[in-house]
Amino acid sequence: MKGLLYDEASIHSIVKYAQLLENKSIDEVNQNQRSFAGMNQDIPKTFFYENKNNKGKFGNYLEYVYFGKKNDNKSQADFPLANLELKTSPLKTLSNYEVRVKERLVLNHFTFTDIDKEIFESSRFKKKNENILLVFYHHNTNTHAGDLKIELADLWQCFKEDEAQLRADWQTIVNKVHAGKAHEISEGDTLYLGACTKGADAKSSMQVQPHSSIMAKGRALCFKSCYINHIFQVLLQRKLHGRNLETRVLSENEIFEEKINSIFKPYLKKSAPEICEMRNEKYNLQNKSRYADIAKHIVGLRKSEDNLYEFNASGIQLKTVRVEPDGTSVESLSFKNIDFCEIVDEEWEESDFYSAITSKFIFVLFRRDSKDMDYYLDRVEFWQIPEKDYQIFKDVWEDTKEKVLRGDYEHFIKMSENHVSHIRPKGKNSEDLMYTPQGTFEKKKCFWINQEYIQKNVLDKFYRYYN
DNA sequence: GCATGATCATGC
DNA sequence: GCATGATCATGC
Repeated sequence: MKGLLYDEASIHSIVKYAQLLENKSIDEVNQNQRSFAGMNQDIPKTFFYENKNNKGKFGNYLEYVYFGKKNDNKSQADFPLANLELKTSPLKTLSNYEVRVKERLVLNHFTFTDIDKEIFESSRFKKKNENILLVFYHHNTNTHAGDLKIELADLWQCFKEDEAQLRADWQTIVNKVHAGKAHEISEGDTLYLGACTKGADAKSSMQVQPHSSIMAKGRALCFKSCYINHIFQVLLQRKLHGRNLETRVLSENEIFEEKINSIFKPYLKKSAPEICEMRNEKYNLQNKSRYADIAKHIVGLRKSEDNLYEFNASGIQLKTVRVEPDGTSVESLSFKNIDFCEIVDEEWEESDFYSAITSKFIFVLFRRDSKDMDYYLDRVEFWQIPEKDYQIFKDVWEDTKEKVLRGDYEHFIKMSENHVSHIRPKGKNSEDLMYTPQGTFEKKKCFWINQEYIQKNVLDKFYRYYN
């Protein structure tokens, strides 16, 4: 057998070989290789039968045809001699031509019994994912795997970049198992690393857990969609600009929550106008997002939220709420506008709204003690939506998608229809329109979380203990 | 009084 | 010009 076209024991060599694929397809590059030494020539027919449901199609083809590997058991690294793991990640292009990672990156499955006994430093997760060769390709269900265009191939050493947060996330997941709460694990518990459910049928994937008799959904560790998308953006920036364009909030070993709390500390109990005076910023009563702007500026989000590493990597949602003297709030919580053309092609778990509700929230609570006083910065609280409520958000999203597909823009779910989420306009004015798949224009709208839901799940915890 | 629809400043 | 993160206004 002739030698491979790369050195199996060298990360550098394997990555270089993978990078020949950039801006090309696998078949294009293979045709141009003068020698095809050591590669698998006898490509199994299954690679050529297009199967829309075969998510691993591209990955298998890449491994077998381009790297010349058998698709054998997955317990060891894909390139064991180099301790390198190969992962493929599909991209999608949004209607504004922005390229984004399509979905979360699933890493290893785990059982609660096994992970219960692990410690982070020697965990399977840590060992297996130290060096990941990421191959980002443009997803297209109707195209043969060998013809899909590769955008970027590069090495991601997640523990060199983000060890502290990944350790904290891993520990959060494992702590729930220790506490006999594996059935309460939620993707929103963590920032970068997530524990996602796997298997189309939740019932068949139910598992035992070591510290409780309650069965829990089987889980796999994953890079949450915001994190894998962020990795793609960072690698792309480094390739195009040779450096990072984002600023990190955290220095080594700092914990996100603690850091955020300490950033806000000097402003606690100060009124909004006082904070603006302290910071030498203007306080404009006409500005409807004046409290949000204060919070944004304090954490350093000056531009359009794209300048801070940890915020992009986690998709964390910074939200301000005004709390009245009786501990209630008035308004619901809005999210990004719905792109009507986008939503009809999306799956729930790949949507912006899913990403938002499975990310953590930082609630910056401004309170006033009487109706004629200014609001002051009272508390900063981290929170996430419990997984038991995901279903209703999904129902609202699916209902909206279905109505957009039908061209019905008049009967989206209203606040009175459930206790959790609704659709409402959000534009400059009623003439502010958005293009639709039907080729018409409709008023801009977005998903909202009901005031009542925020009241019960967030505010009542801090302001209405006795109710 | 509350649900729903309308609208505002800001920062790119 | 447009997206964002909200708050305001009104009508039942």
